[in-house]
Amino acid sequence: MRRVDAMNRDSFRQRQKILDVVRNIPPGQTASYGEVARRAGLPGRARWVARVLADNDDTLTPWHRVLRSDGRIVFPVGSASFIEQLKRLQAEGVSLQGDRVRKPPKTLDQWLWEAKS
DNA sequence: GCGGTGACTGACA
DNA sequence: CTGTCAGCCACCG
Repeated sequence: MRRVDAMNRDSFRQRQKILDVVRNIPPGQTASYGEVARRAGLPGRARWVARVLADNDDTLTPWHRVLRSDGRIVFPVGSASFIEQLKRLQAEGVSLQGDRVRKPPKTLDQWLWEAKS
C-alpha cells in the first residue's frame, strides 16, 4: 500500500471520529472545538475540527453545539450562520447571554453575582 | 515544494 | 473587558 493511501485512510477515519464526537454531544449541551479534538484523539487540532465541520454537509450532525473555547459563537454577530446557530441553541434550551453561552458556574459566589445582575 | 489561510487556543499585556 | 501573538496543521493555488 502506498504511503499516500495510508494517509488518506487515516485522514478519513479521523474525520469520521470527529463527526462521531460531535454527534454524541447531547442536546442542550455544548463543546469547544478543542474538546471535540481531544475526545477524537486529536489534541491540539481544533482548527482541523473546524474545517471538518465546515466541509460537512450531513444535516444530522449537530454542528451548532460546537463553540469556541471561551463559549462564544465563532461567526460574526448577525451573520446568517450566527443567527442560525443561535436559533438552534435556543431551541434546545441552551442559556445564552448575547453571543456567549453561559458557562457552568465555577463558584457559588460567581453564580449568585450573575443572578443578582 | 512553498507560502498563505482559517468555523481555534492559551498565554500575556 | 479588548487586543496581539505564537503554535497549530490540512488544504489550496
